[in-house]
Amino acid sequence: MRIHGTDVGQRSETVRRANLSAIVRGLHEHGPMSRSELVAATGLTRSAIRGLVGELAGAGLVTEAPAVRLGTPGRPSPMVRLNPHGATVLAIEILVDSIAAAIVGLGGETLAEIRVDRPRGHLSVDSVVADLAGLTRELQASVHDPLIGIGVAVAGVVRRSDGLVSMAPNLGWVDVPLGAHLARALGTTIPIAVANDADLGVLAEHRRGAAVGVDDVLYVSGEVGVGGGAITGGVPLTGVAGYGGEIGHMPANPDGVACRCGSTGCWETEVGEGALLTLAGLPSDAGRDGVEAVLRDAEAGSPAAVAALHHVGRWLGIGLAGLVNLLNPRLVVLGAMHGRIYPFVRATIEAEIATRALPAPRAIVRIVPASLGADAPLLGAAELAFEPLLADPASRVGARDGAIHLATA
Amino acid sequence: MRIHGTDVGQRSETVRRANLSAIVRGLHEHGPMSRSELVAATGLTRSAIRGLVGELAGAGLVTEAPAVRLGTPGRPSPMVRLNPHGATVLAIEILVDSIAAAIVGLGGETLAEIRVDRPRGHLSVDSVVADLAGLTRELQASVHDPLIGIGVAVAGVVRRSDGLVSMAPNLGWVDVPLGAHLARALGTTIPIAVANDADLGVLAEHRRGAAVGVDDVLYVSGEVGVGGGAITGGVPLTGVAGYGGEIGHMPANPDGVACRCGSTGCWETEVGEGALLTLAGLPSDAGRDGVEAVLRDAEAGSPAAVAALHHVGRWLGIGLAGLVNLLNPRLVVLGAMHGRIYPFVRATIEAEIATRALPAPRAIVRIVPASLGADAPLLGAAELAFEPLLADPASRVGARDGAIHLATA
DNA sequence: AAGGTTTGTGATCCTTTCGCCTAAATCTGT
DNA sequence: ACAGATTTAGGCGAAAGGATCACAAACCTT
Repeated sequence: MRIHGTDVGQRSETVRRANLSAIVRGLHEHGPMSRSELVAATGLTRSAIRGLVGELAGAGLVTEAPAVRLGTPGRPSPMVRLNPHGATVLAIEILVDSIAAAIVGLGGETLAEIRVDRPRGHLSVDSVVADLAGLTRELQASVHDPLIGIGVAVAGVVRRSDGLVSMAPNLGWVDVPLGAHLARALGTTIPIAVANDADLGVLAEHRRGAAVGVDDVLYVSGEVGVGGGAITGGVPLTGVAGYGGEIGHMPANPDGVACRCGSTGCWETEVGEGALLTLAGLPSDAGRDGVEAVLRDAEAGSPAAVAALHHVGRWLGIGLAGLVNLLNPRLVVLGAMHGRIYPFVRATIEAEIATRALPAPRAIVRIVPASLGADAPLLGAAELAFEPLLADPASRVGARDGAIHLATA
Repeated sequence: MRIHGTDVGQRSETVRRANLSAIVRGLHEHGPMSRSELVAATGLTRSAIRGLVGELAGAGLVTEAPAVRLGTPGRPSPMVRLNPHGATVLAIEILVDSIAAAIVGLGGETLAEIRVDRPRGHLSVDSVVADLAGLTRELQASVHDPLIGIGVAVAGVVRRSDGLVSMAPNLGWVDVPLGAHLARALGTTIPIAVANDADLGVLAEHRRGAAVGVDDVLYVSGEVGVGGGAITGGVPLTGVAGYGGEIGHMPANPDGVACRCGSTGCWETEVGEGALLTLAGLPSDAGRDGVEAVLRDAEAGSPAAVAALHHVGRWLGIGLAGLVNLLNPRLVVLGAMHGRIYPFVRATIEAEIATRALPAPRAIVRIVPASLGADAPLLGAAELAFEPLLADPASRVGARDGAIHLATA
């Protein structure tokens, strides 16, 4: 029998691990801090902080700037900052119309990034993986820091344990073992974590964007499909296998149209890009430019464009009302297309929520557009890849100079 | 600046706290264990377990039975069990047609319980609170163990921080400070935690019922209204204020009928008790007896009853499909009326889920009826009240003989 | 230049668990 | 029945880690 919980069998070593984690995570999320600020933030003593920071510095994960005079009395405290070159991750994003790769340093600094637009349509897994391997080689030519993990954002339903893409309707993928494919193409044994793009988008907005400091966040991102991610109590809502957050395929309109997923009346069919474009009289694959056209037409007074926006806004409000009732978030972040159209549909959304959400959660929630733009899933992928290090920096401490590189083959 | 996380500023004392918590929580959730089993379960050494268990025994929280011979070689290990009289909680349940109170001992044993049926209808807060105080006095006459907390389950939307019942449509309550009312009526300063009945139902099913060992559970409980609760990653989904889990008021049918909450087409209006009864041709307030009548009629072949069940089953399936896509649970537990009708609507539910849920999460999820019956929220209220002790037994250790009693006034 | 304030440094102490040894209790095989 | 194997309890010293405390250093204010 195994007792089940977060803190089973703690020992003194665990304490050090946890304290190192608190320091590294604090610096990663809040940026550089002085040693005395670390003392205040963690509640540890100066002696303890000194020892822990010293250990991290010895491992190359942090650097200490000599001092900084800031006009207050007392001896100035040296600034501690994470060393972006002490540990890096490779972040990869696979969207319907573009792929991207970046190398991100500890602390969140992007050291190198490449994005390549691709034509929409069903893309073979092999060609995408090959292209990503090419991008990665380019990035690796300019950055030579130790790589500790790889994070992948993909617009599909992903099993976290092994990176199986169960379904990515907009890519035409079914049961693709993406994690294994990438490992082979990159010739590496570095851990690869694959996740849904919206799940990573909310992670990025939570760490670096519009939801910093907010522990209960719902993120809705309308691309070709409609993705969603949630953070509840500060913890990403993944579900048992990582499939969680698929709000685009919640039944919304029983009389609705067929969805790519095989069901009918999914929320995505009412609030997705295709719905907006079709209702506005444009081809459903007009893409981002089409959306911009709809917005211009609406400003110019086009009835079809206004009606299309109203339709999407109304269904957005209906769906959000239910999600607000279910998840009781502090903040709803609208990403991608939904962030773009938000100024145009704000009143419609709010009217529906005022009607359909319960008074109590409704009074708490705020709706804001995303602040990170198209890079959110990419940054989230980096955060995902950093997570093991943040949770246990001790695993790297002592493993000094463990510069791992991808095979150049 | 305060670093934000679960494990900030750990020290040796924290380790002891965590280890005591692991032991008490393990015994509370899994029942009595021998000392050697505790060693295996926690990964701690015998020496450590001896010291920790000894401390708990000294505080009266656990008892050690001399030994137990179990047919295996080796020196037998004494059984460690929680002492139900070492710490107790008062659990209270406020449903639409009944109120109940119980005193539950550490480990989960119910030491005393009273349930009183009440006529349905709008109930004054004062009368309910007065009746509960009476029940509590009765219970306290027979049990005199130290009381460490009070948990309250109420069929409404509850703010966790202070026990404000924002809305309980089926009780006719709006913005009732129930926690404060109860504290006054019981004349106590013991912490009172109030929560939604379905949120506590899933907690109980997770600890003692159909969802033991399952960390991603969705619970749907159809009473007069439709309540819901979820556990994700082992953690109850409360949302930022505790309002989370209100699945009964997710918009389901935009063309639907008016709901008690003020919206229209809420899921509750399609799958609640009222919907089933009305469709079957019975008065909507026929209650549990009415539901039984519908089931009897359906077995006898009544077309109206069969159609009513089919309708509820179909909408149950539609809603569950969306929730499965969103939350990716391992298990869906159907409580109260939904558990009762499950055998009759199982095929209908499964057909809708097969159509509307995404293949990946659908392949994982199982649907089962609840196993605790009507007492689930009451047991959950007890679990809620025990939570502080389970999280930090050290706070009681040393506070020996801190038998706190309610004022008898 | 003197005093106050804050922080770094280092030695020592306290807490908690681990490791090891011996004793005890039980089962198994002869 | 008795010896050996197995498993666990009990107790003592070791190890690890942070807390405490005293002192020195660096800065600001007057």
